[in-house]
Amino acid sequence: MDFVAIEKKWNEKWEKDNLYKFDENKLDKKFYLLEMFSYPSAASLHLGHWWNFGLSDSFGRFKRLQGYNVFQPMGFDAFGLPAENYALKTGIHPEDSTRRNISLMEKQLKDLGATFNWEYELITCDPEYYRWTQWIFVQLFKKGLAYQKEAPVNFCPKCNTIIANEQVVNGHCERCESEVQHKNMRQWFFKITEYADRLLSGLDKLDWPEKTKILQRNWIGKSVGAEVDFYTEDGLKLTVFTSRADTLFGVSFLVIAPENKLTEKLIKKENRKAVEEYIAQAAKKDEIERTSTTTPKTGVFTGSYVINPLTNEKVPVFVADYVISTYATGIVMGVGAHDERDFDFAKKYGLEIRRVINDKNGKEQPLPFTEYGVLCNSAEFDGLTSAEARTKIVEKLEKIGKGRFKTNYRLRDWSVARQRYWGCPIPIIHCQHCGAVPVPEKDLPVILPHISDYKPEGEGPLGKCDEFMNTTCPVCGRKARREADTMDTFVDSSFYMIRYPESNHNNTCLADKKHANAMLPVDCYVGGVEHATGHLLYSRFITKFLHDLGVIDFDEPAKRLIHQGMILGPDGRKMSKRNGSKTADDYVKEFGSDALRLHMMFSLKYIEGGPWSDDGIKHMKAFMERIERICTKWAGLSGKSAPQTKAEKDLEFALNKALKDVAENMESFSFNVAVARLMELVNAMYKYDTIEEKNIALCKQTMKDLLIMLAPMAPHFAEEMWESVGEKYSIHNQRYPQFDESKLQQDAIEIAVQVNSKIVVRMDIPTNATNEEIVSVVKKNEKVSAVLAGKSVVKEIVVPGRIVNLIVK
RNA sequence: GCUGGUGUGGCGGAAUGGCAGACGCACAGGACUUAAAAUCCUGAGUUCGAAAGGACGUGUGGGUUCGACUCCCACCACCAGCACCA
Repeated sequence: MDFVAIEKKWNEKWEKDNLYKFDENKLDKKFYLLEMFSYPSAASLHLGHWWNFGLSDSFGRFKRLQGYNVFQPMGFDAFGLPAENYALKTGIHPEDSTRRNISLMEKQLKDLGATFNWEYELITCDPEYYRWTQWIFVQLFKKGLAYQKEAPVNFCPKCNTIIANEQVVNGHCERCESEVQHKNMRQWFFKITEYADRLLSGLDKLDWPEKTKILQRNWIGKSVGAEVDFYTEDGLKLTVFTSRADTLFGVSFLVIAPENKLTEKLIKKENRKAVEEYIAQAAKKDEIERTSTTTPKTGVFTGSYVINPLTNEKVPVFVADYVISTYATGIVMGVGAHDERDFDFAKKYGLEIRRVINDKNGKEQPLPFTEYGVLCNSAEFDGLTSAEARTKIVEKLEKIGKGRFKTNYRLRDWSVARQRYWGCPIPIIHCQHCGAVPVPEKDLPVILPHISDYKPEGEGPLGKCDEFMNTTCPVCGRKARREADTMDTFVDSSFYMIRYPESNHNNTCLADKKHANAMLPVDCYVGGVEHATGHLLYSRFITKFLHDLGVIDFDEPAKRLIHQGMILGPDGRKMSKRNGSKTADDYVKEFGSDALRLHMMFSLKYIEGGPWSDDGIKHMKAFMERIERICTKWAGLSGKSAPQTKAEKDLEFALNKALKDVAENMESFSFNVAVARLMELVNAMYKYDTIEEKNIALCKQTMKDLLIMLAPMAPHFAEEMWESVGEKYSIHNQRYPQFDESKLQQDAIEIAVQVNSKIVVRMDIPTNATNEEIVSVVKKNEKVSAVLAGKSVVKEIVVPGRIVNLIVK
């Protein structure tokens, strides 16, 4: 069969017939399947795209066969740095290269033969799309959840922009790998921390991989504890956060971060020189050096002392760069007796350690976890568990106004401004009289101007375009300037799944509430695990926000989440141009897209991925040809059906087993097993084919069902065969057949016979035999009776259809 | 360091606590062919044995169980995430 030719033929016909059109009138059976959209790149589709889009499409096709009205939209995450960097290199405007890449990619995605609903296509750089990106910004701003503050930011000197914490990898820019600098700049943030608790609790009800939930939980990093106020002699308040208030009795020093605003006020005259030197040195260190667990902890005494509110003891205050200024209060209490870090620090600077224990080598160690809380010499707290002591201590502090219960999160607010051109403009107008004012909704979208000088110079390039920048204040009408920064592309992608169903509706709202509620959340979202603490967290946040606004009734974007594994180069490393000798296109030309798809499904686990190998791709072609031969032969059969035979029952069994298992394995994305089950069925068909007189009705039924099961995996080939065996177009509109439980019951089944759990013999036992009958038959077996000779059976264990185990003495 | 995950033939990988290695690749043998390819059939965990048959086998060591790849404990290796979060 000429696979390439039939693929072309059917792709054209399917497109002409709009075969996979989403039916807006059947929303009760809708199934929203979404594959994370991609960045429009200039390179042609690589194997990874096929792996992601092609295989999740097979899942969608399977759901279609099950009778679902599958909604599988496709679009492009079109703003972002690559287009801009490419533009700086080549002089081609980002808009032009992006548009060109999109049309190239659309064509190739169509060649996949996937069932995408192109009429709902979204492109994030279209004004009609980013109108809503801006609308969301304005709503966040109005609720106080989008705000500006001077903050230390990660600045990439090469990309010339601020980047999010999530985009910093080991202190380096995720994209260009240059070392990230830390600057204080006035920045736009989204207050995602406001939703920290709900982002955490919402995870429980989601059908998401446990791994991803853990990643998000750790990222949010909830820590329940208390704040405790320590005062200096001068009356300066230093508030610390601790999750172990029960160790307050053991505090022997306080440590403050160098960047903390209060630090300066703590430095005494005679300590000034040493402290300033220390701070200057700390400022030079990069993030890795400061936050590595292996870096020895250093600090310097400020000269100030504070009073422990519980014991009234006087303890010294140190500055140390291991304290993170942005977490909690940026001040930590040191308890040498309890914490290994504090223990080392106390040793180093000769500070008090209340109590130590000796480990098995006689070395001094801080107290183990279980002995927390034992240090107080106060009858009031004696005998309590550490948890009880914690509560009681904080309650006492609350009474005297020097402490309170407090929960902190590791999660920081989302830094969303970028000093780059190719992004969604921030819809804010800065007025000297009115401050930062949101652009009125009727004036959205704020169109990104088509400018030629988009070179980044540390400030938004839009700032150089007066036509864009100069405007009037919507509140007072005086002259004002627009915000020059654009938004992080993760803002664009944080709500696209909500926008898709509306994208071809001419509505004037982000989402028609009734329609959105019927279409969403996404039933199955497929994408890489690398987005666990980025996109997947942001989109949950924005969904919750839109829910609170009343735009939608659901508050999670996707019910079920599947991560594909990554497909690696043959050397086991990340796929690159260097190690991928052939492109997807080469394989399609040589073997056809169905063979490529089948090979990908069969040769690796979808959830785990692994190194790409093309060994066996030609056998997928052979597998299809094997199906073609048997189907062509069986389609031509005619005459009388043969009577019931064992062989016929075997074939019926094989068919129904396949129907059952293929469905189960497709549902769980175990594509490799699903294909294996089909191969078993084909093997069974060949076995049955050796019989002279066949049950023709059964042959034809088996053949048809086989092709339907194959349709999601090899859509073009299955359609071609469907036609050639004389069935009506299209196979993709058929229903996945139900399996017949009764056909899975065999008359006799082979069981293993064990004596003392050791297999002695295997024998066929009638399925309907009782346990007693089975045991009696088994005991009569020659080999079994030989082993049993002279011994008495003390116990008989019968697992029907599986095993008989005779325990003897 | 902490938190997860993974560990099964030469390879990709199967296996609701019940016959480990399904299905396939690579390999070997056979049929067809002048021959090759394709196709069809057969074999194959390792090891001892001519064979019948035996022993050992799911990272290592224990445990629970009539029975463990599967459950529990400890350890080892690799991978990923977080990386002084008080």
